[in-house]
This record gives sequence, structure tokens and C-alpha cells, in this order.
Amino acid sequence: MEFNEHKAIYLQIADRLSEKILNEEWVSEDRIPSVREMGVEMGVNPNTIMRTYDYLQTLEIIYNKRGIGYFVSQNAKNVIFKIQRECFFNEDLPIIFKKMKLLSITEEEFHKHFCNISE
Amino acid sequence: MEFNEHKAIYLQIADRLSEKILNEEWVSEDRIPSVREMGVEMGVNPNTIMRTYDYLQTLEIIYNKRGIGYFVSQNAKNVIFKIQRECFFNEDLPIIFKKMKLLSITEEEFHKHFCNISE
Amino acid sequence: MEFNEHKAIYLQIADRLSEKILNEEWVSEDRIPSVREMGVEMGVNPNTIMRTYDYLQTLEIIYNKRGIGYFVSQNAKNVIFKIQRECFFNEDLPIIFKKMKLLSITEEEFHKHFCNISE
Amino acid sequence: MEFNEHKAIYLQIADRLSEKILNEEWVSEDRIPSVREMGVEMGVNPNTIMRTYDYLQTLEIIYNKRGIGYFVSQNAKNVIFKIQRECFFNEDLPIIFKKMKLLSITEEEFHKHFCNISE
DNA sequence: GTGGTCTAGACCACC
DNA sequence: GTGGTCTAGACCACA
Repeated sequence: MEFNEHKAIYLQIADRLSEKILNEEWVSEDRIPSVREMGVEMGVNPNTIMRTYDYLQTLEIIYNKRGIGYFVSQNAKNVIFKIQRECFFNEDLPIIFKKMKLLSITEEEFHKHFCNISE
Repeated sequence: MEFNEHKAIYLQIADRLSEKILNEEWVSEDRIPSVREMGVEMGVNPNTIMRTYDYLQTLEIIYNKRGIGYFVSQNAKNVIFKIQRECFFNEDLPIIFKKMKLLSITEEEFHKHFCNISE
Repeated sequence: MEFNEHKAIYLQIADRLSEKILNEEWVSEDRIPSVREMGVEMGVNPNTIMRTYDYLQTLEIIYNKRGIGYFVSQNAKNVIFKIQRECFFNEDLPIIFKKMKLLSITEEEFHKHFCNISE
Repeated sequence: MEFNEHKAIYLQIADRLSEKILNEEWVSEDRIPSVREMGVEMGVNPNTIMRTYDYLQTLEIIYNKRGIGYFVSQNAKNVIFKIQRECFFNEDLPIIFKKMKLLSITEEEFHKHFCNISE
């Protein structure tokens, strides 16, 4: 698995797992792979996965049953949805808009690319 | 001067200087402040500024006359424009679009925020 | 370890490491010593090594796995070969030839020294 | 006038002036341009020219008549010839040969380029 | 453990 | 005065 340079690997993994939940590939109460299994799957040190799970747990997206494993929380999907929309509107958008202005990128250009990729 | 936490200071300074060039606050062949002056101005160690200048020089945004100082390159504005637009379209946009899809954010919603902020 | 006076130490180290790769003392995907180890080995500050590694990375001769270390790139040897041959033919040779002409040094004389040293 | 990056400007100027003497563009007892004139001609600070003249004077290639100017020495041409040949054989050649070996450049290749340029 | 960034202060060659 | 290099030592996030 390939990782982006500018973001911590454990956060990139958190993003992918969140996607799986948004996609309903994983649903509430599913048991997710163990730290070791996931480490192998991602080609990454188990410590790194541990950190991802830790992070998702503080966000109450997954929870832990000791000695058994990690499970998707009841509200996982909604939580992710809420967190990410907030982040998108409050943090990402202002930066995007500022950049677009500075680089003279119009909404039309933006729209054009949007269509291209959506096809 | 205040800096963001999650990005190296020398890169944040590079961004600001690039903005100055995009704004035409600085134009081709202008001499920019010396490493030490800029260090004082930014409240930062001269070495850090040196790193910024080094970085901007590899991008051919500024160049050096030995013993004299750093100067804005001929094509500085175009170079910055090109680099940043490329980055925006090839790296930022795909991520944004993917996120929007995943979070069910429509172009209309995007547009609405765009107008709000632009006012 | 001894260093020449008129060239930055970090560049001299870069040269030596490049030689190791040309010699196949180090090959693709080898992990090279950490910044600190190499610092000790060379009798030099780790920051200086960092600079060397940074430099070699921009040339795509080595690459970094975060938290793990630096590794020799796939094409490292070819890259070095190409860069150095280009430099030799485009920059060094014209200067050499000009000098030889100016100093009335013939190819025969050059050849004679070549043989002497090669023995 | 354009300067190379890797050598002090004052030395590059010294090289050009030496060339003029080897070319017999300047001959023994010629008065050479004043520091200021030369500074203008080269697009360089007079201090830098001063340094060049100083350097050439220690090598006894030029000499100074106070209040009048700098002049080409009697033996200037021979001195330059001797110094530069020595430098070439003792310092340049070993480096060149080492590089050629490392880069698998044969004398034939060297010869080929020699012919190309000489034409 | 790894790299990465930053500071403070030094010294140098060069213009 | 300018940039450039180097050191020593600190702190941090990440694996």
C-alpha cells in the first residue's frame, strides 16, 4: 500500500478505515481486523496500526473489547459524517477558496474538473 | 509573527514570500531582504530564513548574487503560478472531490459557501 | 576522516556515498546508516549528514521511509552515472580542452600521463 | 559578464586576464585598465577587481606603479605558463583521470570530444 | 529507534 | 556588508 508524503501514515489509514464505514463495507458491531493482521495487510508496523485504532477510539468510531478485539461503534457512520463535514466546511473550504482566488481559478474551472472526474 | 503548527516554519515563510510575488508586492529583479534582516522581521533564526531562500532558489523563484543578496527571478510569478495551479488541480482537487462525494456535498452547497465568503 | 578545504563537507560526503553506489558497495534498496550513525562514522555533526541525505534525495539517489531510514533508490547508480557523465562532458571537458590549448598541451602529453598513472 | 557559480569571481577574472596575456592581447609593460574601469567593464564591484589585481601581483604577473596604475610584468607570460601547467598536471589531471575511470570514460571517448570541439 | 526542524552562535570567503 | 557552512544541543512527531 502506498502512502502520501505529507500526512502521517496512521492518519491516512484512519481515513481509509473511515471510508469503509461510510461505504458500509463495515457496519456497526462488526469486528475489525486485529492490529497485527491489519499491519500485515497495510505493510506497516503494528505500532502504527495501534495508533490508528487509538485515534479512532477517542473519536468513538470504534471501541475495544479487551482480549477480543476492536468493533465498529453504533453511531460510527454518523460520527464520521459529522466530523468530516465540519472539518470540510470550517477548515478545508476557506483554504481552498483563498487558493482559488490567489491562483485566479474560477468556479467554472472548478466545475469543469468536477465533471471530468465524476464521469 | 504567528506560525501554524503542522507545517515547517521555513515552508510557511516560503508561502508568504510567494504570495508577495503573486501580489506583485515584489517584482522581478527586486532585491529581497537579507537573511538576517528577514530573520529579525519574522522573529526567526537566520538559518531558518536561509533554508527558505535555499528552497525558493531550487524552485528558481529567487536567485543569488554572491556577496550582494537574493533577487526575485525573471519568471518568478509564472513559476509560482504554474507550480501552485498544478498542485491544486492534480493533488488538491481529486482529494476534495472524493471527500465531497463521500460526504454527499453537492456543488450547490459548495457554491453557497463560496458566495458567503466572497462577499 | 579528512576533508578538502574548498568544498562543503556535506557535498564531499555526498560524493563518497555516490562512489559507494557506483562501486556497488551499496546497491538498490539497501538501507544506509542513520543520520546519527553516519555522523559518528564521519566525525561530523548529524545535521551535516542530514544535509547530505537531503541533497541526495532531491537527486533521487536515495529515498526515505518515515521512521525507518534512508534507502538506495532503484535507479541510483544510473542516475549518478548520468549526472556525472553529463557534468564531465558539458562542463569539465570544455574547460580542460580550453586550458590544454592555451597551455600548448597535446593529446600525446595527456596520454603519457594517463599511462603513467594507470600503471 | 557572466560568472561560474563554483569559483570566486575575482579568480575567474584573474583567469581571463591571464588569458589575455597568454594570447598576447596584453604584452609586457602594457598598462592595464584601472580598478574602476575594469569594474565597470566586468559589471563588478571595484573591490573585487582590487582583489584580482592583488592576487596577480603576488604571482608577479602584474606590478604596480603608485599613482599611475598596474602594468604587465616582464615575465608575465612565462610565469602564467609555468604556474598553470604545473597546476594542470599535478592537480587537475589526477582528478580528471579518477573521474574518467569511475565513469568508464575511455581515452577514445575523450579523443572524440577533443576532435569535435577543436573543429 | 528514525528523520525533521529550529535555535544560538561561530567562522569563513567573498563583494 | 552579504551568503554559506558547521556545530551543539534541543524538541517533536512518527514507526
